[in-house]
This record gives sequence, structure tokens and C-alpha cells, in this order.
Amino acid sequence: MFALVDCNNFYASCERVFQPQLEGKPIIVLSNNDGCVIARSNEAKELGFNMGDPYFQVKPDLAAHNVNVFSSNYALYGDMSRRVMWYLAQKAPEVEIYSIDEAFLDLHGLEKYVASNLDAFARTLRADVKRRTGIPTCVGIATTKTLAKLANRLAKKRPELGGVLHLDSDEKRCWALQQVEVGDVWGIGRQYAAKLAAAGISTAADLAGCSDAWARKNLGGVVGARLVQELQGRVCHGLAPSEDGTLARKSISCSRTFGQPLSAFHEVLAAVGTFTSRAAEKLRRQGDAAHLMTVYLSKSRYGLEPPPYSCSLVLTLRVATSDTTELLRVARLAVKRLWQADSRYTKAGVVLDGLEPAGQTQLSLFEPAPSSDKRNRLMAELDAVNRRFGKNTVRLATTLLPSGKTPWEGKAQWCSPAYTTRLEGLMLVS
DNA sequence: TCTGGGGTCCTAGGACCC
DNA sequence: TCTGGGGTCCTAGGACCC
Repeated sequence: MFALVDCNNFYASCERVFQPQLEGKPIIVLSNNDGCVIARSNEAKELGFNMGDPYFQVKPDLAAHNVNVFSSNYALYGDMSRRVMWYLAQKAPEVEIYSIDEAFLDLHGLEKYVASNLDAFARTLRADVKRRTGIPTCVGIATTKTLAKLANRLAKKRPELGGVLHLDSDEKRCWALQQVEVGDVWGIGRQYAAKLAAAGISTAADLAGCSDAWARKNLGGVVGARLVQELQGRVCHGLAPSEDGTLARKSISCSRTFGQPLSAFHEVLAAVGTFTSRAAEKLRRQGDAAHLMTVYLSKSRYGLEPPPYSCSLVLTLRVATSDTTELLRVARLAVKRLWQADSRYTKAGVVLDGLEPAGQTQLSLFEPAPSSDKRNRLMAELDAVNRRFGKNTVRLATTLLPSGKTPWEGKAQWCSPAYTTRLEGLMLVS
């Protein structure tokens, strides 16, 4: 048995924990640059606001409906997520943190202790997470991850279920499949939904009735075949936990839409340098080194200019590295080669790929290692200082402008305090 | 004026090798 | 007219997720 625990409207719920007067009121959370809507409370959903709505377009409507607007506060959401996940890890033998607000629990073996009463287990879990963190959740339980997802969805949509749905019989499974539209099944996106509609398949139950061959042909090969099998109750996806519940990433990226279009080489270079530093930090935290680095520069796709909107360059590092200075050297080369004068760049990004554990790097026979032990110690010190005194306390010159400005950073006009991770953000009670 | 930032997996097709 | 076959590796691109 798998359980999927999913936080309800997670970002909005995080804001509510510290501003309980917002309970029952509409909330939306904006993307990095206050660019578009990325999260909504139920009340905001009912008012018709959608994911991805550009803020500048819906601003008047938001004001008209007294919607509470927040810039995204990842320091807060990340910390609240850690608290929820830590608690779940105490309650189940194995946990896979699937995203910032969802986790799969492996309940195999647990059945013995809680007998057939996984329902009660789930209800207690929900109540405890709420009491300890303030975050509301829903729980779906079933024999496969895909069915657990589906059960979770129904638990969320049907208040009469009390936030928990356990598909503990074939009748219940069939009933649940009939309640869910095919486009709402985990793994069915817009393209596939359209294809399925054209084939007369409208519910999850219809999809579960498809043949293996048909699914394989029309839904991306083996991926589609597995999806259908999971709906039928045949397990194709196990839990993918790691020691601390976090997954080791196979690629690491850092990208941002700029606060304003940039046309000066040194400004874009400083932005790419900043993103490179961030990505390298993440890479070292994971204990890996990278063989491949992709750098891309993008222009607005909403203006008058024709495509392509983005150009990218993949660079191979002869020796895998996690050394910021080495990666910055390569990033600078990439920006130089990609650069087109008179362009208005609106976004840039860095992707590190081809990861391998640091230290196991195969040194080529005739090349001296560019990252000496000394360099590695320097990076470790850098990370330690920044962990202790805050991000960017120490940084490399390539990531700075002489003016001290950071024009690539967007506005975050409506950001709540970092209540749980910064002293200044602590609430005062008087 | 203003439109997110991460990730995953799979397939097809070309280059290359024997 | 008539063009080997099988394997591996790599990359680009497409679909999906939150």
C-alpha cells in the first residue's frame, strides 16, 4: 500500500499559518518576479483566477475581489515543507519526498500494526500534521502510486470524505476511476487529454480499460503502458527514497527571468555568473561534480521579435568539477559565444548535467586536475561562511557589477517575512 | 512597462563500430 | 531497380510533473 500525503494549497496555507485572519479569504501567490500567479487558495480558485495568469493582467480583478496577494517566499515554504516531511518520516518506515508539498509513504509492513485500519492511521496523521505545523493535508491510499494520487485528488475534492480516501476494495477502485476525468489522471497532460478525448476516452475508468498495445502506441510508449497498468492496480512504480528522504538530482539548474530586459554584456554576464554560483553550491551540497554545462539566454516571446527566443550552448568539461571558479570561467566563454549585440535579454539560465560523485573523478592521464585540493578546500570554506552568515556573504567578482546593483533581480513587492528562518522575521507578541 | 523555476523519463535517429 | 546486420552511444525533442 502507498499513501500520498499532499498539502492543500501549500503556499497559501503557509501564509495563513502566520496570518490566521486570512482563513477563508482568497489568497494568491506570485512567481519569482511577481510575474504570474503560481498558487491559489480555494477561494481564489472559485473566483476564477488561474495558474499562470500574468499578474499585470489580473491585477484589477484581484483588487476588485479583495484578493490577498503574496510574492513567493521560498525561505518560508521550504522550511515549512521540511517540518511536514520530518514529521511524516517519523510515522512511516519509508518516505519519498515527491515535491515541496507532497510525499509518498510506503505502508507495506505497517498494515500489520494498524491492522485493516489504515483509514484511522491516515486521519491521525492529518490531524497531527495540522496541529504541529498548521498545514492542512489530504491523504489517498491505494495499491499503486497512480491510484494513491487519484484517491488523494478525490479526498481533496469531496469534503464528505474528511480528507482521506482509502481504496481498499476493487469496488472502491472502480468507483473512484469513474469519478475522475481522464485529464486529471497523474501522467495525462494537455496533449494526451486531447488525444484521448478524440478517441472517446473521457474518464479514468475508460483509460483503465485500454489495451496495453493501445496505450503503448498512443501515450508515449512504455510510459503510457505503465500508467494504464497502475490504474488497473498493477504496481509499476516503487518508492524512490534516499537516506534523508531527498532525491539526488540528475541535473541541477538555476535560471531567472530578469527584473528588466538587459542589453549590456557585463550585466548579463554578472547574472549568468550569479546563477552559476548558485548551481555550483547546490551541486556541492549534493556531493557531485558536473561534466556538462548548458548556458542559455532568452528574449521575450511576447514582443514583436520573431523566434527563436532562446539560444543555448552545451560545454563539456574534460574533468568533472564543482569548483565555482572553473564553472564561472566556462560560463563566461558561453556567454561570449552566445552574445548578440542589440538584443534585449529577458532571462538566462545555467544547467549542470552529467553528474558524478565528487572525488571519484576520472583524471585523464595527461591533464593536470584543474581543481586541486586547495581549490576544494576553498569551496568548502566558501559554503561554510555563506551557510553561517547568509547567502552571498562571500561571492566571486564575476557575479557582481561595479555599481553594486543587481538588475537581474526582480521585484518581490508582496513578500511576507521569513517567519521561521530569520531573526528579523520572528513574530512579536505583545 | 509587466508573462516562473525547477525537475523527470522516454523515443527516435544519427554516428560510429565490428 | 537490386545497398548487411546488430550493437552502443549520444543528442534533440517531446511529453509529463509540481
